[in-house]
Amino acid sequence: MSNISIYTEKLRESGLRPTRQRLKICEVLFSPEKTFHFTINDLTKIIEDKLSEKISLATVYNTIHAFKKKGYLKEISINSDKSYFDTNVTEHHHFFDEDTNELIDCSNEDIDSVNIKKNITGKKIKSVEVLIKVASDNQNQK
Amino acid sequence: MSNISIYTEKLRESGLRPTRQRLKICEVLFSPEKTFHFTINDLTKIIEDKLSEKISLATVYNTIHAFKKKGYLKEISINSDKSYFDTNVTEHHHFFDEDTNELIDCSNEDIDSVNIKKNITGKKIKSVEVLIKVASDNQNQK
DNA sequence: AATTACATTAAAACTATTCTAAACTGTTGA
DNA sequence: TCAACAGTTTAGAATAGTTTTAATGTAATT
Repeated sequence: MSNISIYTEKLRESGLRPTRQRLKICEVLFSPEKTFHFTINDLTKIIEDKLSEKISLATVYNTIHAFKKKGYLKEISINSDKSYFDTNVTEHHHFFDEDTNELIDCSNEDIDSVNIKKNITGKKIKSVEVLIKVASDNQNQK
Repeated sequence: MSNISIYTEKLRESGLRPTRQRLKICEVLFSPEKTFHFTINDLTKIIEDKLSEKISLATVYNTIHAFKKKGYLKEISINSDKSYFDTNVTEHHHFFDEDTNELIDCSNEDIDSVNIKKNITGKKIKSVEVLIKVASDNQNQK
């Protein structure tokens, strides 16, 4: 709750004005002790339901993009119907549960570092991430 | 060109009627000696430009989904604004060039098998794929 | 307090994709 | 061979997620 001054500082440092809307979004995203995944729709719902706050959808999009650009959020691609974001911005891996469409973090310790023998000339590796798709055993193929 | 009878057979085997449209799409997708990546838009353009054929967009979508369901195509998620498909349906990895938005195949031989120490109870691993993002050295962060 | 640049907003626009319902076509079997 | 049926194609409408627009509001600076 009293994180507000921290967020205000954080925003100002990165050249973003600490508006009421941005501070609210910071609270939702960065107050929980655990990192989590969300869609814009999820976030909008949380803001409306839990905070009974009304933030315009466009503002939510603007803010999320601004935060992503500043490196406070990461975008994850698992399927293409909508964008997923992650408050865990460290390089890490994911399990994707095909039964429930749930995304589960997988820390770097849970996977031995990936050894890549090929490289693209003139290009530098920016990130290496593993996506492990899982489903229950008695599953007919999708 | 005379692959048509092969495609006809392939389609029939999987319970899909070998229509003129589907055979054309098979030709575009499965005749090239190399596998490749494409979007629905790419495919539509190829059909219109190179084959000067007019196939309804809905049919292209229907067909691609049918082919995916039958395992003739694979969907890849790199970004969420559109769907990418791959004619290489084997489990394999990708380089993604952030400068050009290009997707480059990375065979299993180019990456040592990934060792996963964690597992999700009651779930079985269906696939393990690595996405390596690359960009030119002198790149300011996106 | 006035100014200015940055933010928010509702609504319109846009893009990728799916749905609809009518017309069409491959297949089957008489 | 042809009728009948089920599967397929089609244009256009509908939908969903996201971006743009342009007007209004607000934080920071003077």
